[in-house]
Amino acid sequence: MQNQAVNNLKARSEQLLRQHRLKITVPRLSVLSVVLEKETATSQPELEKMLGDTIDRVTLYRVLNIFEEKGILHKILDLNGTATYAVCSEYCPQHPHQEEHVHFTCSKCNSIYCLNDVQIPEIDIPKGFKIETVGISAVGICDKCK
Amino acid sequence: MQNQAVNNLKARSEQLLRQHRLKITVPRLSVLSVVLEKETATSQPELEKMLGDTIDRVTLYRVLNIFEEKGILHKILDLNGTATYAVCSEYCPQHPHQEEHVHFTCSKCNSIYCLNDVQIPEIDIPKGFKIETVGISAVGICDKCK
DNA sequence: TTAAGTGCAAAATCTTTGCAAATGT
DNA sequence: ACATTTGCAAAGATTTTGCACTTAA
Repeated sequence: MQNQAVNNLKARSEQLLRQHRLKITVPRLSVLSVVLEKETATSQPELEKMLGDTIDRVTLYRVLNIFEEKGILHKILDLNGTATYAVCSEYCPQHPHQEEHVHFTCSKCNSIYCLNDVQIPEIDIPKGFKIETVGISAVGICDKCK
Repeated sequence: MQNQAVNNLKARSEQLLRQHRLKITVPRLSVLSVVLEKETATSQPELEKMLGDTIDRVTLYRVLNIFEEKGILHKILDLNGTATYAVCSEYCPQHPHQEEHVHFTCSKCNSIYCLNDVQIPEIDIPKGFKIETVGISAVGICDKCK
């Protein structure tokens, strides 16, 4: 039921914070509660709207930054360059951590999905270039919009 | 010789503007002259530095926007989300035009290369998703930095 | 001549910084 | 008790808007 779900969310959030040796604070828990319960990545403006007055805008910046540094969330830039955030899959190394998976952006609803299961193909790069990481961003229509 | 090169650049710029039914103006030519002669994408701040006082910052915004709309330049976000611009390959459709090629960002010098010759592989996307375009962004060390 | 483009001033946003007060451990 | 984290105020940066002047065609 509802209450159980909320508890799980809170427990999971606290666990994440503890795992990364961060203090458990109200703003951090609020951010995690939003990001954890969504299937798609959450943009910073969206977070601001959802959390409203309960959290200062500056604090949000700081919380997101530290979550990214610690490898709790990863930042994805949407088509407009707006930062969006999604939970890192397990064992995401600390910053800098490129997300080695495909991002799918729906051109209708703008949602960004992290497709962890899609295989990233090999890319042949010319001559002198040496690849460290590859990011793939697909744009199209998502499940829900069609 | 130098002069010939500059003339070619100017001729090419004017041709581009004419092709897209844009008036040939000083600011537009300056922007094109910078972007056309570079092998890598040029960031907006870089353009500001290079063009300095010769062009108003607001004009630069407007020139870049219209170039993007018309399909003369395409916008690539670098690792920090800063807009960078590169010439579109021939017959780039008008906006919105995803760049169907691989971008390579050098993590040392931050240069962005458009690798027009690299084949974009097929990606299998789950169930309900329908792909329109795929963008690939490789990060590593470029030719010149190693 | 006149529609399009530019420059300037100013507003609106977005992001960062410094510091005192509050909070978690 | 003490180091961290937060909120607020304020600075800095980026982006947009409005409008009168200039320019290309």
